[in-house]
Amino acid sequence: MKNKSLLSQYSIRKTRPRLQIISVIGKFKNRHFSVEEVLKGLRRGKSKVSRASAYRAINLFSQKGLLRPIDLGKGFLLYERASQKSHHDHLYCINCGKIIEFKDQSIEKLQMKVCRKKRFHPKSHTLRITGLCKECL
Amino acid sequence: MKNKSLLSQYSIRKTRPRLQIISVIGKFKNRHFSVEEVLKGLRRGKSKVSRASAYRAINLFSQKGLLRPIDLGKGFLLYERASQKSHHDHLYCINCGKIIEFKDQSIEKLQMKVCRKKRFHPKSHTLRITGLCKECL
DNA sequence: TATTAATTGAGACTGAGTCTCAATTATATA
DNA sequence: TATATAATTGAGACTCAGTCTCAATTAATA
Ligand SMILES: [Mn+2]
Ligand SMILES: [Mn+2]
Ligand SMILES: [Zn+2]
Ligand SMILES: [Zn+2]
Repeated sequence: MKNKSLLSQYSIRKTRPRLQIISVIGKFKNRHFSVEEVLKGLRRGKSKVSRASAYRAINLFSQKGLLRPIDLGKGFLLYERASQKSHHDHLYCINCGKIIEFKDQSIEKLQMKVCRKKRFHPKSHTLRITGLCKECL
Repeated sequence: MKNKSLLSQYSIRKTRPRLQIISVIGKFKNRHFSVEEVLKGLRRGKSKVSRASAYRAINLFSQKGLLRPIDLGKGFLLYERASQKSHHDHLYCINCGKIIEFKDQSIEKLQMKVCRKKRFHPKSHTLRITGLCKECL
C-alpha cells in the first residue's frame, strides 16, 4: 500500500502508529500542520496513538527527510511534506495567519556568500518575513 | 542617573524593578541574553524582582524599542540592546552556540522586492543561518 | 500631600515537548 | 513458521518558558 512504501522509501520501520500518522498527514494536503493537529486528526479517527509517539514519529520523519520543519516563531513548529515542494521561505501574516511561500535564488546565493566570508558551514536556514498580507492591508 | 534617563528616553515609567533589570542588562555588555539569565542576574544581586515582572519589563522594553528580540529557534527568545547596533541577522553555530552577526544590504533589498511582488507589508523579519562555525569545522 | 492609574509579587496555571520504563511489536534468522 | 532480539510504544509524570490573576504597593501628577 502507498503509505507503507513511503516509509520504506525513507528507510523508516513500518509500525501501525506511524502508518496512521502518515495517513493523517496525507489529509492535510499542502497545508502546514503542527504535531497537535496531527494528534487531533488521530483522535478524530479513533486512533489511540500516544502524544509521545506522535512527537517521536514526526521528529523521525523530519530527521529522515520526509517532513520539513517550519519555524514561524509561534512557539511551536509546523511541518510540511518535503517531497511536495523544494526548499522555500515564508511570509507570515500576523493578522490572519496566512502563510505565503516564496523562493528566491538570488537571496540564497547571497546567503552562501555571507557564509563563505565568515567561514561558516551552513546546515539550514530560516528566512521568515512577518507582517500583513494584502487582504489584511 | 544613567539608567533613569534611559527609561525616560524610551518613555517607560521608572520603577525599581525596571531599573534593576536595566542594570543587569547593562552587565551583559554586547551579549545576547535570555529573560531567565536576567532573572539569574537579579537573584545574584539579591534583587527580589519577580519572574512575572521580569517578563513584563523585557516585553515592554522590546515594545518600546529599547531591546530587540532575537529568535535563534532555541525555544525561547534572546534579546539585545537595540541602540548598540542597527538591524542585522545571525549565523548560529549548533555545536558551540556561537552567534555571528552580519548585515547584508543586498539581501534586505531583495526581501523588500519579494514583499512588493506578493503585496505583503513586512513588519519584521528573521534570517538565521544554522550550521558550524569555523572553529567547529 | 492626596488622588488615581500603573505596576508589582506570589504562585497557580498553560502548552509544547520530553522522559521513563514495562509491555508490545517488527524484523531477521533458523 | 517459530523464535530471538532489538526497536517501538503508551501512560502519565515531568520540564521549561511564559502567562495570568488579583490584592497590595508605588509612581506620576496636581
Ligand atoms: Mn512552506
Ligand atoms: Mn545580534
Ligand atoms: Zn492576512
Ligand atoms: Zn561553533
